Amino acid sequence: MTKRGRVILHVDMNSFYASVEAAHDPSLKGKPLAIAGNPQERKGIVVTCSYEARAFGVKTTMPLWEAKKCCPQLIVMRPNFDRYRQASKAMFELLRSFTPHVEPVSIDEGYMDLTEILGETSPIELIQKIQDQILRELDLPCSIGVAPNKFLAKMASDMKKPRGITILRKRDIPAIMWPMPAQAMHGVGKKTAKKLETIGITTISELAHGEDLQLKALLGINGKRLKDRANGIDDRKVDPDSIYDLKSVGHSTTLPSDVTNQSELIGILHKLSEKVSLRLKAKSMLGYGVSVMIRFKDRKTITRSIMLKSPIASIDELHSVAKSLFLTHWDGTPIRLLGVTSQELIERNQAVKQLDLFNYEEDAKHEPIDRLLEDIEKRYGSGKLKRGIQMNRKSHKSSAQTSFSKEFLQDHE
DNA sequence: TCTGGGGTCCTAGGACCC
DNA sequence: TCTGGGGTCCTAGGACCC
Repeated sequence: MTKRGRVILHVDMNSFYASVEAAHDPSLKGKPLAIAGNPQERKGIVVTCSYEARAFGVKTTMPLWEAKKCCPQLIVMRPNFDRYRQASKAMFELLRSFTPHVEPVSIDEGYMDLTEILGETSPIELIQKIQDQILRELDLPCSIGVAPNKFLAKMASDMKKPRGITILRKRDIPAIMWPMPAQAMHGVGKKTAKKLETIGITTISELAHGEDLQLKALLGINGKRLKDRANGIDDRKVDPDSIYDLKSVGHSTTLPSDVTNQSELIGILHKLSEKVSLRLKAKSMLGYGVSVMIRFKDRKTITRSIMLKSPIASIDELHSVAKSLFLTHWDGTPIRLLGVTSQELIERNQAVKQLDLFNYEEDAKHEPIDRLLEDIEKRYGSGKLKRGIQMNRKSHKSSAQTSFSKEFLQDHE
């Protein structure tokens, strides 16, 4: 008897934010609903919309004014992220009641590996049960893809929306997946599709039969990977622990209008640093890397980052580094968006162990914050940077006595 | 009347070391 | 009397996804 391959599910919630709102307020059901930011704050784009709204041509990332042009009766709501996180948690708990082999990939989708719990039985009844239970208990619709690996399961869940169940077997690939445009593949976006076109590849079939060397020259190692996927090859495991190795934590904000005032910008960096710090601390993590994102008036965006000798997580440290990076690279022109990200993360207890390996005496001589500012100084040399660093030192010291936000405002007038 | 915010992974070039 | 080659670290940016 031949052993059956894996049975992998991709569970994809349908228009998740909109569905959560409709579950919370059933009077919204059946109506064209969009979740969007505030246009007054230049955040007026559609984040998610109901299928009723999609029928009018409303799409994700569409500016709100355009969405209303498509659908004048569109109901618009601001996002309630806490509500979505709560619904997401309930959804994954429900999935885990079937098997521990559940890997969340985002707030509204995840993979399951049913191979073990199924044995030789057919998956369809169980899958139907999962879908029904999510709908009955949480009042939320989802589409489920079933396949021998993650990639095919993901492709399958996309094929019937909303509320579909799609089984994609290896032998179905030529008839079902190959005729699709290359860009329909998860992992092939606009740019890659355009590149593929230059070597005459427009369908998944053509990608599946592409020339190895040509694909490598065009896309690097991604070329081989995409060709494998097009042939239905994907060995990635379903990893329930993947959510625990977080790589970065960041916050960014588009400003209601462009800002040129330095103290105001530094105040915004402080707020962002505070959010990042709170989340790092909630996860008991520290970061070696800090990066600042700056989007200018013309939407040109740059990032500037630095690696520190010791990891940090406090507001003051994050803010100091972010401020130094910012002041070093900002040319004084109007700014549309600012972001602060902590990366190269490490767990707090691990960080303590690492510190023990270094010379303790030497470390104790310096305040951590002074040391990391020295890092920046060394990296960029003196010159125009010097001013930023000295301002940092000053604001750091004074922040010990009075409120930090008042201090930097004074320091940077 | 334009175009959010949260991430991951990959590439490329320079510095530096052996 | 002319400049190897591999490896690693760091930084910046791009592509993609939800």
